[in-house]
Amino acid sequence: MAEGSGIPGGQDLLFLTDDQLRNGIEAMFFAYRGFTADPDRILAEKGYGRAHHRAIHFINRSPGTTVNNLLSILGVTKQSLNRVLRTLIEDGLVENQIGTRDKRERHLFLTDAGAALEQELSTAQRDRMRMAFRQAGPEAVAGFRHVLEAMMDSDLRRHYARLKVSGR
Amino acid sequence: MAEGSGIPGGQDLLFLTDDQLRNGIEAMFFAYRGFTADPDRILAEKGYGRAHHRAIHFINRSPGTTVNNLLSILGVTKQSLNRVLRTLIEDGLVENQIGTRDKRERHLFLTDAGAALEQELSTAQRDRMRMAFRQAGPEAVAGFRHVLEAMMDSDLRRHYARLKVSGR
DNA sequence: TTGGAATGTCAACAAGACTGACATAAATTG
DNA sequence: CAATTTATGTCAGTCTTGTTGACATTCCAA
Repeated sequence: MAEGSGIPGGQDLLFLTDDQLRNGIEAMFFAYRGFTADPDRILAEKGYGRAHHRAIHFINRSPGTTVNNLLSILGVTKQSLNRVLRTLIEDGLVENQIGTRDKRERHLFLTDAGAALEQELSTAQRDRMRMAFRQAGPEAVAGFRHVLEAMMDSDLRRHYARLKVSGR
Repeated sequence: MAEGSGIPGGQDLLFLTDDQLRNGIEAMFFAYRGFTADPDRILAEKGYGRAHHRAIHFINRSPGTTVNNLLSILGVTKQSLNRVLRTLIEDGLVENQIGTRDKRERHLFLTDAGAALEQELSTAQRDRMRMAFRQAGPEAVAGFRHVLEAMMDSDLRRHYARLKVSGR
């Protein structure tokens, strides 16, 4: 009796019970809090919030990206992103270069100070991720990634996949 | 040559490179958006937000829970939670019973209407989780959960573990 | 060349988090 | 019993981050 239930299907579907699914939902909720906790602390000290972190992260990942590209990754309105970018530019963490080919576009880059903050934030976040990965082991990490990818909306999965390739 | 790098250590630690960790970070970011997208749509229609969803979810999970217990699970201030609870009580989704043993405590329950909304929200969220779980398979799901548990802060892990046991 | 699309800015507003101060009632402790 | 602590609720004010709406500029294509 390898099967866990009497329901037909030829394979064990016990991992799809409502209990298991709700358990996964609660795991996501609690884990995301841990995921953001360390950067949040650093950001709060400097008077920034998660929105600033997100902008800094993705500008670092794609230097010279345009505002529009950032908008589609972050999924917020341009007005909301603009407020965040303005403070980062004023504070000298982000640089804003008017496009040469298309002068409507603004290309975004981190300054040295911006790169330093990015480093500080991502180090903190990676440290936690590293601990979790090490504790869980490589097979678990593969499963973790597989489930998360399947959970994304398809347009975001495209962004994710593009970044994944460009990272190596 | 099963090893992926020349770094000594007796095991393959390639899954702990900065690239892999950053990849995990971005996976969390994009997946969490998918995770909340469906409930967010339903909530917006009814004039509620994620804060209401969280309260409803955990009241449903632990009927009769006190305000204080909810506070420590949600990690917000009582003023913030109170605003949400007040609207839910006014709208007849949550009921507030003064404790019999300790009359200072308020025990929280979902009304029938509250339970109906909870059902609608959790069904939507479970549907997505089910699709992701099914696509990834049982081993991946175990890994997913393992990594997420390792990522939680210890106090939240305690809450998570208690709910996990009580769910079965 | 003119109209539409893309981009960015300003202003106003709302949700939901926060702090601080204070009130009330009940339980606990000395 | 008096004093203190605990649990809860409320008022007021602030901050971040999201939203719409209106509008200016720039580019491109019909």
